[in-house]
Amino acid sequence: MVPATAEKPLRADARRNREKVLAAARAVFAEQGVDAQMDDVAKRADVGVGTVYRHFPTKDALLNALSDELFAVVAVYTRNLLTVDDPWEAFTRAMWFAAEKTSGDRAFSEIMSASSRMPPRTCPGKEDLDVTVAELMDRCKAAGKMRPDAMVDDIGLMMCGVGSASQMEHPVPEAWRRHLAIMLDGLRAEAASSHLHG
Amino acid sequence: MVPATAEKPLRADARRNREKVLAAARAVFAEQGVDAQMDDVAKRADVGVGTVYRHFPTKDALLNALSDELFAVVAVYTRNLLTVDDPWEAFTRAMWFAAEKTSGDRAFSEIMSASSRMPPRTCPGKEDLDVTVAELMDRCKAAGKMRPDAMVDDIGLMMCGVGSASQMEHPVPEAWRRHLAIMLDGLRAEAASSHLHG
Amino acid sequence: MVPATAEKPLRADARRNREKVLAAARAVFAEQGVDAQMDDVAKRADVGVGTVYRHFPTKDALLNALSDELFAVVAVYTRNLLTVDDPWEAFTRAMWFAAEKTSGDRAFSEIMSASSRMPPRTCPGKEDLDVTVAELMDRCKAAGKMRPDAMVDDIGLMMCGVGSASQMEHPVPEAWRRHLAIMLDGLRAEAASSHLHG
Amino acid sequence: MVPATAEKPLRADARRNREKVLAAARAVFAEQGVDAQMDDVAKRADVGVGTVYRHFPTKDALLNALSDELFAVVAVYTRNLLTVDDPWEAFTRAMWFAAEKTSGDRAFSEIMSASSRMPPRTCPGKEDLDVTVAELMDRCKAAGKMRPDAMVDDIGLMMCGVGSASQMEHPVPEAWRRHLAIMLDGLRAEAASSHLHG
DNA sequence: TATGAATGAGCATTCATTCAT
DNA sequence: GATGAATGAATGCTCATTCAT
Repeated sequence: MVPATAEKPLRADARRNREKVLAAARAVFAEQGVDAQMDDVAKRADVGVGTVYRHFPTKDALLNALSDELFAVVAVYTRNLLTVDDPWEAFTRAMWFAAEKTSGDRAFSEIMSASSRMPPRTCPGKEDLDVTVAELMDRCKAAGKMRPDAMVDDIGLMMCGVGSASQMEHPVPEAWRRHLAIMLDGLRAEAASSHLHG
Repeated sequence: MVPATAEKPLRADARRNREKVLAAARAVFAEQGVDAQMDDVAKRADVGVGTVYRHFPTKDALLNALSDELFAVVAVYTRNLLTVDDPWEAFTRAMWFAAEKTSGDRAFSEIMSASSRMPPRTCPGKEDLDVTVAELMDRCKAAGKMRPDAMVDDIGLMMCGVGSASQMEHPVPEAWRRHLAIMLDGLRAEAASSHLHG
Repeated sequence: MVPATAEKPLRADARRNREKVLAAARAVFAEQGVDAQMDDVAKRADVGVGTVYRHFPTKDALLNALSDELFAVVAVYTRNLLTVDDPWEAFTRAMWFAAEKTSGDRAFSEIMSASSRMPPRTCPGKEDLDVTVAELMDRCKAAGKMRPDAMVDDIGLMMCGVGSASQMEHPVPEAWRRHLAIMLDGLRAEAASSHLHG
Repeated sequence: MVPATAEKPLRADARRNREKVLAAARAVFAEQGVDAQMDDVAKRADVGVGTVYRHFPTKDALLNALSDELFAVVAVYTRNLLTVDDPWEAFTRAMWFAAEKTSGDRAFSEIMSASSRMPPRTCPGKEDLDVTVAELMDRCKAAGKMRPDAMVDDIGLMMCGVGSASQMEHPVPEAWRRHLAIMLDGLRAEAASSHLHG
């Protein structure tokens, strides 16, 4: 009996192809941004374009799968941080992990920035991540480590910003680390010089 | 006495059209990003495409003119802030002004993010701005208001990040203000929890 | 009393402009062929495009004026050759003159080749030239110097061919001279190895 | 045994389409010259433009393919003439064949005339043809049938001239035959009235 | 009348998506 | 299912011609 998931299980080779396509897409879109071509994804995956389209009906679907996957990975990692005692350490480790995954991925921040122009899309990883991050933030606030006016949604902004900025030229390599460090310092309870807008 | 610039003055109507094109381009690219079409710019400016191309030989040239202009505006505003006594106030007012101009401009952060993939382009406004911002930062540091490890280039990152993030959905309107406020707090001398990377 | 030509006499400066435009067009089209741009003609003539269009309502009209002029020059030169005693010498001198004018003029043979696709156009110079050349050829034939089956129209072909071929690469500079020499030899009475087709 | 060419063999339908495109391009460019549009080629071939571009990446590439093909056809035909005993007959049959292929092809002579303005392009057919024609010419000269000062390159000039001139109006249909006949007569040993220039 | 800015149809080329093999 | 050839709407840019200054 097959597992009762909605999706029918793929044949072994089909699943393999799906993974090859995803991996290729990850690489290609990370390098070239959302304007990369489907043909290039196919070439990188060493399959025909038709195969790409068999697994992902449109380019948007593929892009979405990619960001879903990224959210899922970060969500899992972050969920595990719930076991870390020090709330601030747990929170920052989540941020560094997310930023590490995001920086250098040209497509990801492009997609995030475009989110306000897209029909809103549910993505389990994102939802899960938001819940977990909210929990981590609450713990930080409770411990007096984080400014109480910070919101989960602010984190999305920050990560989007880091991703986008990581594409810029900067004399220091991996300068996104500086960017993130500054923002994390700005989130500390002691840092709050006034109440956040809105 | 008029400044002896190299460019010959445009005919009155030509200058008017040039302004119309610039304004239209500003609006169209801000709304739709760099992928907006030249035809749309022309339509918005209520001129033929040919007119757009007469003033700006390529789409890139138009985009460059737009960002040059933005830099110039910010540079002028910022330069005037050198007369403000309180260095931190001067610096933050510059940042709020820049972010105000940048947020909501889809194309601008797209261009900035792409800067590492473009042939580097001199832009007087940017250079001037960098000099002025460096000066403002030095004053802040000298007054013990800003973390000493902050660099001018970090500001570019931050502004790019704000611009890009300002496109995201957020329950609070103009949430970029929250984003910026957090970053400015992170730049304060007291905020520095460790030395910045690199 | 003004001469009773159809055209109203141009004001002195207008005539001067017309000449400037013609000279510029001659140079530009000779160099770049019929695809050269009207703007380039205007720039070379140091007038605005509008002025070019005032004198020649369309690009085709300008091109036609150019070829008319060429025909006229050649026609005049050729007509003067009617006084030369030796018919073959008269004929060949006409050919060399025409080829000299034609070779190196990219546009001219392009126009000639296109003649079958254009509405036929009367051109006094061409008609005059044809008459004179026919006369020169008849004399040659009467003197037994030219093959009797040669026709005036063949000469047009030959000149067009020379002009076109003169644009090709060839190890010998001005190789069109070789081309023409061969053709002239082929026109001699002794050369005819069989009767020409048609 | 199939020849081991570098290109992987095309799928049957792709090859068929490639041929359709080439045939259509041949017709369209022959009729309308190099300024004919890619869309018209596609329409004539009854395929989408994309298909034309799949097989030929640019218009120039298509044009080149066309002239390469023409050279190849003529080269093969000419090479076979090496077995003909009478050298003059062999040579003239080659010329008539080449002119037959060339005349009426508007694009071909346009391309040839433009050759001095193009980056020189190797074309196996052309090189092969030149070698064979040189051989045929040498035999003619050795047999005292051709003027010794004729060069292979002169033949290119002549063919270009024939092609170009064949587009002109002329009372006799296929008047290029007259043009060619005259030139061939001019190449005969007996015709040489003086040494060719250069 | 001269100027050159404005116009916009026209054209080469690209790329997401479809579909015959 | 996989393949990659075919499709054609979309897009940046050109240039003959017009017309406001």
